[in-house]
Amino acid sequence: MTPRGRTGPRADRTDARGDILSSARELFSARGFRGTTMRAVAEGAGVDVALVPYYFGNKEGLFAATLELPVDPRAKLDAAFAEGVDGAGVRIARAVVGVFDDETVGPTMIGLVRSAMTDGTAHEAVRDFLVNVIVEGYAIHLDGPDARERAALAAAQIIGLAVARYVLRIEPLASMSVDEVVAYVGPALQRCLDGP
Amino acid sequence: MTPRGRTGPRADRTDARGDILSSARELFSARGFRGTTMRAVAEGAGVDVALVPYYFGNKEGLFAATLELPVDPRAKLDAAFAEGVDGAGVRIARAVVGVFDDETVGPTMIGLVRSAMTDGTAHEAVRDFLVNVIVEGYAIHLDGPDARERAALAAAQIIGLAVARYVLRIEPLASMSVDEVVAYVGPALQRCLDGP
DNA sequence: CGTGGTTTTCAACAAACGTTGAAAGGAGCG
DNA sequence: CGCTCCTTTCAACGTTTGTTGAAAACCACG
Repeated sequence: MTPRGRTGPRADRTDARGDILSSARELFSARGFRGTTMRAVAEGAGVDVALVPYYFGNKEGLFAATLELPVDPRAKLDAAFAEGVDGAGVRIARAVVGVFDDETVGPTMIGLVRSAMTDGTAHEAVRDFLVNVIVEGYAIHLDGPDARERAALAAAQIIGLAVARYVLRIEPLASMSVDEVVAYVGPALQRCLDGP
Repeated sequence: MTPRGRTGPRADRTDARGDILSSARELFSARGFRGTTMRAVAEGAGVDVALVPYYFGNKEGLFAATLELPVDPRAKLDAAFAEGVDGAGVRIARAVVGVFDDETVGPTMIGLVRSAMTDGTAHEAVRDFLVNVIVEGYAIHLDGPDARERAALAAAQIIGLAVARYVLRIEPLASMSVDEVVAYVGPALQRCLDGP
């Protein structure tokens, strides 16, 4: 019948699945769930559109595969509190900035934050994650009757930092060095943890 | 030819344009720009789809009309600083929470925050607005060589509060009363403004 | 009563979307 | 070689999207 183009395995690329995942991470991070099309993901990976549902089932499966966290936030949080509450603010700030500034896992984290605002399904998932993991992770290391409230306040401050510096890129916050950001955010965070 | 339904002006609704705008505000706030369809907006307003581009040109025009701020944030900011820097944190916190908790202008503000995360025209517009109006508005009331840095930090804290309480609805922050939120956020904000 | 302007609906458009089925190329094994 | 399995592409599908053009109803003015 009509002649086909070259199908079958190709020698110039060994990991099509990984390439699709990378392209999807980048696009979901930049345009959110609904703003990202499977065709754009495929084009970014240099493959045909049909290969995307072949590997990931459907668009939601691709999104879920993208959102698998490349770091364990709970472990980082416990490590920051391991040396005591004093100075935990600075250590948490450094851990957060380190993760978001990292060029391999950073885009995924930014995409997670961004998609938490726009998408419906990711909305609940990210909220539950933040409430059960982060806020609780803060609260168990704090004392006082309002530990949860102060933990939520600290979480809000982290969220504000992530949104302002990495999503909205508000100056001069976006152009500061890692050390500068830690120097500003760390003490502010510490005061949230300590309370009045 | 084929019989038409009832066209022309209708007696049961006097302000179709305003109804479309309300429906659009609600949907843009809940689902973002790309997640909102003109058909859903029209259905929410009880109008035919074609009436939306008739009044607003296209989808972007509708979005722009939606984003026209119902409050003047610069005036509120100056008012909070009018009685001096001392206690400005609490007054700013009360003003922000008051606006976002208001049932008429609150959804618009939430929609603005949410749409600031999605890429496109709204992204740049909201970022420029935050940088030029809010951060500058903070900075001119502060002293010291790092006034802009501290202002950006305060802005990040406001953003974190808005995202955590109103978009992600993180507990226990989302269920707190206005006074409780002000009592927690106000002092934290004040420490950002004062510096070390 | 006619005439023009504004508002509203219907119907249809081209484009883009996610998804599917079938075909074809390569690798491994008998 | 023949058979089978995995990978990749093509082509098409049924929807949904934003947008447009024409027709119909109401209103105001002559």
